[in-house]
Amino acid sequence: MADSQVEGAAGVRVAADALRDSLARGDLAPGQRLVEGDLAEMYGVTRASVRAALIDLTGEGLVERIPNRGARVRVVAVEEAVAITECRMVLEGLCAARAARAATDDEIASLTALGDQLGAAVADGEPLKYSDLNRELHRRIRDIAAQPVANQVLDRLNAQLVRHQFRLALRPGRPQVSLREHLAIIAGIASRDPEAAEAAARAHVASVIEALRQTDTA
Amino acid sequence: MADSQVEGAAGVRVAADALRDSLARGDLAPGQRLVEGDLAEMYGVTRASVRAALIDLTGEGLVERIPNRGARVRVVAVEEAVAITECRMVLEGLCAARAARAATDDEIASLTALGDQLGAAVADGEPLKYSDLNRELHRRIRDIAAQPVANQVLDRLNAQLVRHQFRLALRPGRPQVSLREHLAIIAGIASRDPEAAEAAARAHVASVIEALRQTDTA
DNA sequence: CCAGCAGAGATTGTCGACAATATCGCACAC
DNA sequence: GTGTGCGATATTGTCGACAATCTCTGCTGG
Repeated sequence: MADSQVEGAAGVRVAADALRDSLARGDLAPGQRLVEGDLAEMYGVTRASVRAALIDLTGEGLVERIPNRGARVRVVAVEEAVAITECRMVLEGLCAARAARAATDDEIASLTALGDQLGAAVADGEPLKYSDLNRELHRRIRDIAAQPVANQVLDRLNAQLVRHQFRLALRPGRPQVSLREHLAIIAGIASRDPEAAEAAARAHVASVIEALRQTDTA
Repeated sequence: MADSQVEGAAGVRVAADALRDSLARGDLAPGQRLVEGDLAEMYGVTRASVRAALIDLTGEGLVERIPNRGARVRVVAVEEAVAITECRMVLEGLCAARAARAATDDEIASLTALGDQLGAAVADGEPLKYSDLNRELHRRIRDIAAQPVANQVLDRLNAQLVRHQFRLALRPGRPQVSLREHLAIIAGIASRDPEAAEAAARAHVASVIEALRQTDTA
């Protein structure tokens, strides 16, 4: 979505990318005020550029803008994170089903290999590597599904969850549960069974919702 | 999403609302160029306001903006309309399932009454009234589902489909098919059967996809 | 006759300054 | 001591002008 190759300054792009990065990395605390003037000086662009970038990010649901009162980092309550993940559930289900229909032999082989790597990462107790492979798997499935609209919506939704995903990643025992679910999704796609793939994907995200709810009290 | 109560001028709001209206009513042809200066003069606001509004609408997927080359009304090909509707399918399914869980007796009675009205509209051959009731039904279900994220995403997706929905509404024989599907959704919710409601909602939107594909050649 | 190039016009991107609005602290009245 | 109104400050919204970029037209050369 965000074009990458930039040669000229393109103030608004600089500001938007910098902000997006800061948000994705969690450098900015949720609820923190985003003062146009400060950001402009910080990133070396004009206020107009920062302004445009903020409007842009507001559209992506990353920042909240109140008229005449400025912008702040949008804070997503656990409750809303659950709602977002519910939507992810059905959309990832859609992608899994489509992937089961569209996958080539090569792609299935690649997914299966990825599943093996996932298993190895869990066995070796490498949660960080597992997390990376996890993302890779989801991305791969969505690529195979070739559903640009669903992909775009999922990107938007995921971007709003960075903070919660972070908290989720370090829950002990989670990888073991997650692994089984992931393998089920891969199996569904590999056997070209759209309904099984969709059901597995939904079951997986449903378990994420359950875990999310538990972080509420934890 | 768009705040409604406005008293002052608030240039950007004026511009954004005016543009949104024009797009929703189909006054602007798809692909038409949107020149900032012209729009500014047309709506009596400054170019900066128009600019902000255009960035806003770009985020909503209504306008396409190419750096240094300006904005134009986004044209959604039938192919993309199908992709959008696929996403609608699973999201409306989610809402229907949630509605089946959450509906109160009063809400079910209200839905049933709406179903009767729909049947009457078809029997009387009033496609316009049917279309209105149709929208009302979908809105009502989403209200009951109380899933703000899904609602927001659906609003965005629907806004991108105005042109295609228009073409779809006047297909002869469509109301008869559509009515049965709608009644099935209502029945699923009324019997508080989430799976039936979801299946019915998905079947309904799936038939919309089918109809959409046929307009491609028609 | 067609390809390539240069210039003019149009349009977007950027900038700095000004106006409008909200927030906060303080004095004052009760 | 508490609540209310006023003024100072900070921040956003708006404006007009300038710079950068793109598009289109017409000309030149092969």
